[in-house]
Amino acid sequence: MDLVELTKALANETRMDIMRWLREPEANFRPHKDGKDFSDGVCAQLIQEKTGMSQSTVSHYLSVLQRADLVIAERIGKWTYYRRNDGTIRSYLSQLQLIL
Amino acid sequence: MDLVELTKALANETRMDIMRWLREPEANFRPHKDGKDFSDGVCAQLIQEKTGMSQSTVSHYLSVLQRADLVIAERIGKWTYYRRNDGTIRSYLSQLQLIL
DNA sequence: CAAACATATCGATAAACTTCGATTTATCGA
DNA sequence: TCGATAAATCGAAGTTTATCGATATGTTTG
Repeated sequence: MDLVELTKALANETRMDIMRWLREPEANFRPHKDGKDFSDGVCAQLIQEKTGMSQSTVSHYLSVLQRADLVIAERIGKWTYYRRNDGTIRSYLSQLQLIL
Repeated sequence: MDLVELTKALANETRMDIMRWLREPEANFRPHKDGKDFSDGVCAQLIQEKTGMSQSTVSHYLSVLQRADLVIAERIGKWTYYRRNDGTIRSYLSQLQLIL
């Protein structure tokens, strides 16, 4: 994914928020209902709840971030957990520094 | 201008190109017709010529970058010269690093 | 002042994005 | 297997962005 596409994925208040929140799940989300920790990420429901937007919108936003490879999605049982993809993020930031 | 607005200003292939080109005007643009150097920036015409897009589109893009404070525009005679605004760019990059 | 030139603005159309509710798909538990 | 739950996909509306050609504004020069 190229620089501009990644930038487009981040060019939205809610998606930027999600990326920020995922830096520190413990600080930004309530615990999972089943008590599971955040080692695999944060489930879509918690993220949706925090945004206050509709389930379908947030699911769509998460898919945008995932297509951009900015987050990694992992389905476990009926939940899908999302976490940051630090590799992509680092390479995005360094590419951006090269041209900006 | 906040992080997301700046990101939107950059979320376009041509505008990103312009920001990149302006890093090194000597390497990316032919000389000004009147022989003027690039110390005040690059005139709109040279930028338009390089993009290959219409005059109105490029003028509009430059105004987007200017509104975002990513470039500084200076009118001298009938020409408008554009150059990068390093202050905004640096602060944008460091904000982005804080949240990404 | 008029013509020529550089840039900005206007008006329009097409494409993309935002956002929702409804539906579908997948999985779990009784 | 059926009902509940989580997430994804679909279809649609309203908004924003991309892009152009035409026109307007400002500046220089004959």
